[in-house]
Amino acid sequence: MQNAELKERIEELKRRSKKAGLRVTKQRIEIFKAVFESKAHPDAETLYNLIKNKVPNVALDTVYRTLASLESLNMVFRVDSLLPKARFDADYTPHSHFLCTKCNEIYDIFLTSATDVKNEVQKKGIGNVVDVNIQVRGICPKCENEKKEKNLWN
Amino acid sequence: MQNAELKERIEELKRRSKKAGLRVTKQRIEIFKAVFESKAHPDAETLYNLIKNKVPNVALDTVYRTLASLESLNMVFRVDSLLPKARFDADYTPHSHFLCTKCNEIYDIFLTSATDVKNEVQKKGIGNVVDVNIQVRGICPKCENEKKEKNLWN
DNA sequence: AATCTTAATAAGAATAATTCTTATTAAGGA
DNA sequence: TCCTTAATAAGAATTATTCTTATTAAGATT
Repeated sequence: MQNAELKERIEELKRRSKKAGLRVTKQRIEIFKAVFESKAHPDAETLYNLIKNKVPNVALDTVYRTLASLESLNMVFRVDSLLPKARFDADYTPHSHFLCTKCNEIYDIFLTSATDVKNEVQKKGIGNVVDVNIQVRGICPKCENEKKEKNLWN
Repeated sequence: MQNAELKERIEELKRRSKKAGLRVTKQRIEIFKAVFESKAHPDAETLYNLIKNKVPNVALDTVYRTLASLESLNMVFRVDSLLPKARFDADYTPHSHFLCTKCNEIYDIFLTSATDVKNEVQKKGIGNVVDVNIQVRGICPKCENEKKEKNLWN
């Protein structure tokens, strides 16, 4: 059974929707699936294009509204990127992001030191922590290699 | 001498401008000063209002362009916030941010664990790190207290 | 100090991302 | 099956930011 996790997450989406008095529509399911299945932290427009064939007359506005409601249910998360378009993630396991400043790709990274950060903030009593967010900006190995290859010809 | 640091930073701005072939205009100086003097990580419009009296006919567009050029000189930095307006900072000492999700204020915080994060990413060879960015989201003490005071009357 | 080159500016138009308005549709409870 | 109302599609509107163009003014050269 390949998509056991997706199935379970959709069940969770249904439970949370019911609890919050939100309705489960075809649009919401398809948009959630598209976020879940993409590993590229897609933006709203990308999701819109991904689901167009499954939900023919869907409006881009619906994608935005749906992402907002999925966010309020903590089923999708907005990724800090400093890029003009907001990008989204359905992975609730605590993790950080590596942003390549060359290709704008966002990679998931898992850092044990993230826990140290949370602990330090809480210990120092800076505020009531809701979540800790770490992004690392740099050049990804893929772009680094392309740069090297190019240099061979220059 | 109260503003020795500001003075020195403006000298640095002039040196870097010359090196980069950029001109030092009254607008650039005033905008830099305003970012430097504000501890609130202001957005472009706030800066525009702050300098209006000193540079009467300044255009909002100039603020945006100037922030971009100061950014290219590494004299100001864009703060990740997930808020619609970009916010800026002139503090180059490595530090992180605490964002209050209630009042949207951004506080500077200094975390020793930030170094651990950088070390971990570098050791794992995830990519060529340019900078590490940590934000903590939560409720600041001020908003936490207001909440408590309100509850007394409910 | 006067001249010259061109980067930077002001003004306002344009663009891009996101949100709002409204009439219509369809969840899902009764 | 009916009914209430949340969610949708369509397109207009809004918000933040960037672009276009004629003008101004750094600052290098004389």
